[in-house]
Amino acid sequence: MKQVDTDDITSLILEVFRLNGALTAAGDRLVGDLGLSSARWQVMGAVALAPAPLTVPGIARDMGLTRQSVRRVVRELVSEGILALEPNRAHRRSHLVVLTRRGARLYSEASARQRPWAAALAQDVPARSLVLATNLVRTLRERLEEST
Amino acid sequence: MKQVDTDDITSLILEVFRLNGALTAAGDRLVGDLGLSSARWQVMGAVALAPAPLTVPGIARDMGLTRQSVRRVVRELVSEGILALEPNRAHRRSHLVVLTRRGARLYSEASARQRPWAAALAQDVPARSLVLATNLVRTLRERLEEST
DNA sequence: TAGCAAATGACAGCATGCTGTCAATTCGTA
DNA sequence: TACGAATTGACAGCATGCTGTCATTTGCTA
Repeated sequence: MKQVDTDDITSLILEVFRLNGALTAAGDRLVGDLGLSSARWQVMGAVALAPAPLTVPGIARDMGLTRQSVRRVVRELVSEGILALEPNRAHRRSHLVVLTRRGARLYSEASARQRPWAAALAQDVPARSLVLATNLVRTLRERLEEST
Repeated sequence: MKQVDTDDITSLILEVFRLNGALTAAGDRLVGDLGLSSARWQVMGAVALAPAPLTVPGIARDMGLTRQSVRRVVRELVSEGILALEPNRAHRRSHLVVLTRRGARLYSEASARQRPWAAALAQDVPARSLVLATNLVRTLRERLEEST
């Protein structure tokens, strides 16, 4: 029987809202004792995984956030010695963001915790299902960003 | 070719973060001129679609948020004449939240806008794909909430 | 029925993300 | 090369969601 109140796309939207909240909370719990959070961890991930050092607006573009949101997190992490700013030959004011040695250690530890956590979360879910869902979510997100 | 940096479940997680942001922004744009927002609209939806009137903690449970987050939005909407609080026979302090006539009108207008918007967003996506993705997202969310 | 645990409202404070504004810098193009 | 548009950092303020705390009310159970 079909739902009367919400159609298929609306159901997906509401579930995405709830999963987002649950993921953020779980991430906060997973790395909270390291002095990290979901938001900090994600910024560090963008820095750690980029093929070349990024600027603050570059991180924001990578994450789909505004440069101002990223800016505040980056400044906090810099003030705590987790990230550092390096001169940028391509731009006098916009520095490159890199992990300090301490930041790299913390990110390693977070990654080590994330691997078994993610494996447990996805247990018994076929990889193909994950990929299909990811592609659908990406398609919807791209459509929304186009219409901006 | 497989990604080297992130596995399938991590890719899905990152896309869910981005879709969440894009959906919230799109919702804000869609109903902003009505004096609404994604958050306000969702609370009104929980109230409008509930089979029986809900309390603030009831709305929070329905949405997967804390009662304190919902409480502030509800108080704002009450102060603006969009929601109203009614006596609750089952609990002296915890009132029932209902839409005012004005709130119902606004919710109608928001729904009228949402229908074509949602249809366009899901255009050419098979209903079956939406349902499969929704079920997967729900499964992941439930696993995360269990482990709390 | 008495008492204790859970639920609830209220208040306070914090984290995360957004917008708007302004000056400095960079970049494309005429 | 010079000018105008786009990018960027900085500052300010707001919306949304969270946690912690405390008193009140409910509800379960011994």
